[in-house]
Amino acid sequence: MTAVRTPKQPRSIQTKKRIMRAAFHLYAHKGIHGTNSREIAQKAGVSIGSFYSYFKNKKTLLLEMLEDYLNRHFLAIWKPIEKITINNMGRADIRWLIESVFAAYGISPEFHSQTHALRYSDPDINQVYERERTREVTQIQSLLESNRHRMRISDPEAAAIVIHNAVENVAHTAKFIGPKTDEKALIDALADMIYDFLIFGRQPE
Amino acid sequence: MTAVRTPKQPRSIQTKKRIMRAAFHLYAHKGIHGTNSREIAQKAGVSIGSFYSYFKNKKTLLLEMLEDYLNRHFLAIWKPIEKITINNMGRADIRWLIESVFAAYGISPEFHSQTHALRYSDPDINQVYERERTREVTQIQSLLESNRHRMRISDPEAAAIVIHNAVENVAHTAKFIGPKTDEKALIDALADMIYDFLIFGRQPE
Amino acid sequence: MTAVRTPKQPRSIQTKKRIMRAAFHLYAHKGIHGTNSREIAQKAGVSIGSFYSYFKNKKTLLLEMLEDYLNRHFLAIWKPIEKITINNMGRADIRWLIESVFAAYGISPEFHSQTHALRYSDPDINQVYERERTREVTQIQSLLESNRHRMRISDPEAAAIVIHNAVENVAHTAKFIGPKTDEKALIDALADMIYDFLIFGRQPE
Amino acid sequence: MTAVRTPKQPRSIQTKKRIMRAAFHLYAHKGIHGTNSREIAQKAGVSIGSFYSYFKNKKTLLLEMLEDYLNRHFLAIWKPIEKITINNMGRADIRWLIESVFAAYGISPEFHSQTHALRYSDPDINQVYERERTREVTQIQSLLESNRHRMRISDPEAAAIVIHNAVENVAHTAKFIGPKTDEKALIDALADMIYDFLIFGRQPE
DNA sequence: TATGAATGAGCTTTCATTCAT
DNA sequence: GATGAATGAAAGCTCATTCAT
Repeated sequence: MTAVRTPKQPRSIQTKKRIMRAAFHLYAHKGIHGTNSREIAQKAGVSIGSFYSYFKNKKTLLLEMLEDYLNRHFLAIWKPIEKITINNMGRADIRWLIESVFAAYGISPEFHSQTHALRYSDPDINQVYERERTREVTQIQSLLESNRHRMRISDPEAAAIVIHNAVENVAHTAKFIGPKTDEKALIDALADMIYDFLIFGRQPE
Repeated sequence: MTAVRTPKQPRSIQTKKRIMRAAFHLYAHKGIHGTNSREIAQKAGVSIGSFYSYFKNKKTLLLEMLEDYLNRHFLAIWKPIEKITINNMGRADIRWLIESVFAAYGISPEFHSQTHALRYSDPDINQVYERERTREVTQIQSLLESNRHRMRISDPEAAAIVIHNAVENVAHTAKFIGPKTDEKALIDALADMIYDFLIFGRQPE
Repeated sequence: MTAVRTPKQPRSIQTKKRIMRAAFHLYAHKGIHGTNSREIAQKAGVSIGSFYSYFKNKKTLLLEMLEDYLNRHFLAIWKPIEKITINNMGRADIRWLIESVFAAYGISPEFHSQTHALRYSDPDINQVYERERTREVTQIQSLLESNRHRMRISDPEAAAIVIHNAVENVAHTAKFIGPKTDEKALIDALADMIYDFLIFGRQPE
Repeated sequence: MTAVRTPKQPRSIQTKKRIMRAAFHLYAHKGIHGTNSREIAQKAGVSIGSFYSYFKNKKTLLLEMLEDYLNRHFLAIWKPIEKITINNMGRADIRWLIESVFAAYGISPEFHSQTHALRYSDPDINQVYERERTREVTQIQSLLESNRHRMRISDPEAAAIVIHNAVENVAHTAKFIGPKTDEKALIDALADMIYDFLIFGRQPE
C-alpha cells in the first residue's frame, strides 16, 4: 500500500520542502543521475524512510520539482508584465521582458537543461514541458496580437515560437556560460533583433 | 588490464563503428542512462568482452560518439557554404544557412539534447561542447566580418552569439516537436529576423 | 517501552477486535506476508500508534489471531456433538460430523493454510497448531473408544489420526477449490469410507 | 533489458542447479519469507549477481523450484506403478501405492506445505499446483476405472478426490510430525480404509 | 582474439517499530 | 491516551567491468 503522506501539519510541509530543496541543489551540481536518494535525504537532514513517505519514488519527486520549478520560471518572466505598455510596446518594453527571461534562467540553468534532456526518453517529463511551452508561447502570441496594428508579421504563431525560442535559449546559454559573456550586449542584440523584426519587418514575399 | 585496441584492420574498424551506431540508436530511443552496455553489445552483435576491448569504458564510448556527432553536425551546416555569396550575403543566403542548421539538427535532436545536458555535471563533455560552440560562433562571426560594410551592428561577437543561439535552438526545438510545427514558417521568420537585424538594424543608442 | 495494554473497558475490547478482524480479512486476501501493519491499522480505523498499544508486535497479533481462529474452528466442529448418538454411532452421525468439519473450514481456508505453513519455520505457531491437533485427535479417539464394541479397528489412535487427517484435508481442499467441486458427493464418499472402515473393517492380518 | 541467462555450458547448468539446491534447503529450514536472495547466493557459493543472471527474480526461482519439486513428487509416487496388478488391485497393491506417497512426502514436507499455502495469495503458484492436482487425481481415477468391475463406488471422480486427499495429507502430516508417529500403523489404517471403501463399499442409498 | 560467466558495490524501496507532540 | 512523523535496517535487484576459458 504505502500511501504517500500528504503533509498537513506545518512540520510536514517544512520537511517536504527541505527534501525538494536538497534535491534541487544536488541535481544541479552532480546531475540527476549522479545523485541518489540517500544523498538527498542526508542533505535534507531526514531519514531515507521519511523521503519515501513524502514521495512515492524518485520519479515522482522529479516531476513535482519540475512543476514547481517551471511555475517559478513562468512567474519570474511574466509577473513584471504590468510594467509594460501592453498594446503599444516599444524597444524598452521588449528589453525589459528579455531581462526578465534572463533573470528567470538564473534560477537554475543546470536543472533546466537536465530535465529538458529527459523529454526524449521520458514521456511524463515531456508532457510537463510541453504544457509549459504552450503556456509561454500563448503568452507571447497574445502580446503580439495586442500590438498587431503596428506590426507587419504575417504569422503571429510562428513569430511567437521563434521569439520564444530565441530569447529563452540565448538566455539559457548565457547563464550557463556564465560571467564570461557580456550579458548586456546579448540583451541589446536580442532586443534589436526582435524589435526590428516586429516593427520594421517586411512582409514575406 | 587488457589494453584498449586501436583498430587498424578494416574489420576492426567496422566493428567499432557498429558498436557506436548501436549505442547511438539506443541512446536516442531509451536515453543514455536507460541503456546498459550489454544492450549495446547485443545490438551491435558483439560480445560484452569485445565491447570492452574497443572502449576503455562507457564514458570513453560516449566521448568518442560525441566528437563524431559534433563533426557530422558541423559539416552538415558548413559544407554547403560554398554556395553562399560570402561577402555580399542576402536574405536568400541567410535562409540557406538556416536550412542547413535545421537539417543538421535532424541527425539526432535526442542525442544532442541529452549530451548537452550532461555538460553541467560532466566537465569532459562540457569541454567537447565548448570547443564546438566556439568553432561555430567563430564561423558566424567571420561571416559577419566579411559583410561588415553593409551592417550596422556594433558588437559582432555578441551578434554572432545571439544568432547562433537563436538559430540552433529554434532548429532544435522544431525538430523535437516534430511534424506538428510548420517548419517553413519558422525558417522564414528566423530569416526575416536575422536579415532585418543585420542589414536594417539601427545602431544601438 | 510502552507496555501493551490489556483492554478491560468495552471500548478497548472492541478496538482490539476490530484490529484482529481487519488483519484477518487482509491476511486471507493478500497473504500474511503481503500485508503490512499500516494497512491493518488503516482498515481497522485506528492509528498505527494504537495498533502497537494493543499488540506488542505483529507476531503477537498473529498468535492471538491463531488461537482465536482455532477455537472457533474447534467449536464449529464439536459444538453440535450433542446431537450425535455418542456410543452407537451410525453412518448418519458420521456424515453429520463431516458436515460440521466442512462448515468449520468455510471460516477461512486461506488463513488456515497460511498459518499452517508457518509451522515449519516458526516454532511458536507450530506449538499452537500441535496443541490443537492433539485436542482434535483426542476428541475423535474418545468417540472411537465409546463405540469400540462395534468396531474391529486394532489401533484406535492410528485410526483417529487417519480419520482426522482425511476429513480435515478433504474439507480444506474442497473449500479451497470452491464451488466447482460437488461437495455433497465428497461428503458421501468420505462418510462411506469411514463408516465401512470402522464398522466393517477387517482386522489387519 | 537484463536478459536471463539460459545456461548451455555445463558450468552454467551446474551453477543454476547449485542455486536451486541451496534455495531448497534454506526455504525448508528458515521459511521462504525468512530467506533472502543474498543468503541463497552465499549458500550456493555464487555472487548475488550470478543469482540474478540465472533467475529474473525471486519469484521465478520459486516457480522453477516448484515445477521441479512437483515433478519429482509425481515420479516418486507413480514410477513404481509397474509393480502393481493394475486391473485387479488388492490390498497389497493399495498399500504399496500408499507407501510410495509417504516416500514422496519425505522429499520435503516443509517446502510442500509452504508453497501450498502461497496458493491463496499467489495465482501463479496456484496454477502450478492445480495442474499437478488434476494430474494426480486423473491418475487415481483411471486406476479406479480399470478396477470398476470389482467396485461398488458410484462416483469415481469423487472417490478419486477423496482418496487422493486422504492419502496425500495423512502422509504429509505424518512426515511433518516426524518419528513420533507410528508410520506403519497409519499406512495400515489407510490401506484398510481405502480397500474396504472400494471393494466392500455399499452403494449409497 | 573472442566470449560470456562471474563479480559485488551500490541503488531504490519497504516496513516494523518508536516516540515527540 | 491517541496520533502519525520519523527512523533505519534490510531486502530486491542492476550493471559496469573483469578474467578464466
